[in-house]
Amino acid sequence: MDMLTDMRGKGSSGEHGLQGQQRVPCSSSSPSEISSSHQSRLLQQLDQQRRQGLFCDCSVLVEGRLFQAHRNVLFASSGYFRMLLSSGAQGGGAQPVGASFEVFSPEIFSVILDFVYSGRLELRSDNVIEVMSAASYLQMTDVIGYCKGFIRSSLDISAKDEKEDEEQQQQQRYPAPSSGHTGAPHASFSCATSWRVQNGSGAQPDYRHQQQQPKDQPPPPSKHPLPQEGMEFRPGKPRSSRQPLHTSLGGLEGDAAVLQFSTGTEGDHKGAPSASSSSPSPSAASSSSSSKPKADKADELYATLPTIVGVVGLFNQDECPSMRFKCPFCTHTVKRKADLKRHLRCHTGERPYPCEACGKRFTRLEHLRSHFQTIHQAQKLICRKCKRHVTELSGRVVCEGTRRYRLCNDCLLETGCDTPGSANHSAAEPCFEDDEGLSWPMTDEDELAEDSGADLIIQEVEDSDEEMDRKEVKPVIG
DNA sequence: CTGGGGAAGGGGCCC
DNA sequence: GGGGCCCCTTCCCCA
Repeated sequence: MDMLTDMRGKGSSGEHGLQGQQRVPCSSSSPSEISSSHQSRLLQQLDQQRRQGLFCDCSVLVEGRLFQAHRNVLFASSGYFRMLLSSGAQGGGAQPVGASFEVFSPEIFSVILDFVYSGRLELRSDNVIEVMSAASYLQMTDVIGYCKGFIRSSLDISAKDEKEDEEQQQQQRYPAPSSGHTGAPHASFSCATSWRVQNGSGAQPDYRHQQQQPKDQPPPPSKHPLPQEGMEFRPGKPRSSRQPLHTSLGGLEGDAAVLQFSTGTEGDHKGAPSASSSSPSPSAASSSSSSKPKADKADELYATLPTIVGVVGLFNQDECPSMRFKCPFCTHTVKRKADLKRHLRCHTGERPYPCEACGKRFTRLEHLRSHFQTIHQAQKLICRKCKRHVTELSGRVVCEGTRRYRLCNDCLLETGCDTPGSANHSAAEPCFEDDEGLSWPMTDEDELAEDSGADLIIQEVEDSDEEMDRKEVKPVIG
């Protein structure tokens, strides 16, 4: 219903074809009920008109399949169409307009169009990724939010199932007293279950609270820790320059290029944008699409993504169109698939590189290496206290927990730590000598790294939910 | 409360 | 495509 509100707010000309509809004063119902039922009826009317092809003034071509729709409705529900139709409206906009997509399949667009006209989103495990990708492309934040909620719920329930399995196994081994909490059965659904997300008040889950974004604004460009709970949420600054510039239109005035995208299933134009402008065609690069519902690993996600292609359409003659890979979860685009894979980790929360010394985990090997060298190896030849440059002779490495840093001899004397390794940890703490003859306090974490001494051991581990729970993570900051 | 510095995280790009 | 380097931004801690 926001859409209708939006349409009113935009002062749209509103050729809805609702002939005979009149405002009828009704004293028996509350204003909100009237409004709700009116909006519902209006939406039904529009949907009916769309299905009958009545008053449709916009054609959308998706991989050869034609969809009829109303310009006003598309304008009100999609940032993409808003941008597209705004530019068209300036030139008059009386004649029918059209848009062509090959970024997503007709089936996916049909799901989205049904949502636009009915408020019901048919999400399934086998289409959620593609729907989200398409919604991201079309800048429909509501749909993205629903998809995220769907994925999150899938993972929550999977995690709960796993946890329950574990608990059951533990109970079999260590039967709990019957007085304890029995654990209320939770609603569970299979990943193959089809979801219907009601856009509005209803019994279905509403995930809009997870994606509260002002209308008419693109989704935040970064850091949506999608599927996993407990990841830190760091909204990035909006970067309008990273918004994909979509162009595509027939019947629209202007010099915009027509871009076509492929889902990768059709080899003819696989990933290669065909532009009506004289822009060169970048080499095709795309992966095949086969959606999987559980996308908690960057690799998995990456492998299951629909072809993430996009072309940043450039109208500036000085610049050449460049092939970009678009993240399905945000507006970020990258030049290389490998970079996209790396980027996806910031959405999945996957941290495959744990530090052997402190257990902290990192998304990238280089970050782990940098962390280890800085924190645990005290590689910086700088006195931490006075910031002066120190050498092996003029300074010593001291340790504080698993942290190590250097102090110059003067600062060592000031702090009363004239022997390396004795600073800031009590004599009662067990220590061990490393290869450099430095004493380390022995902790559980250090025991893990004892075999390796101070050497960095790169260990790629499974980033399971269990481990995510074990490690210290910061709560999601909505 | 504020500013500075260190650590972490992410992007671009080269090898 | 992976590894790595560089750069920049953000976060966090501390004085």
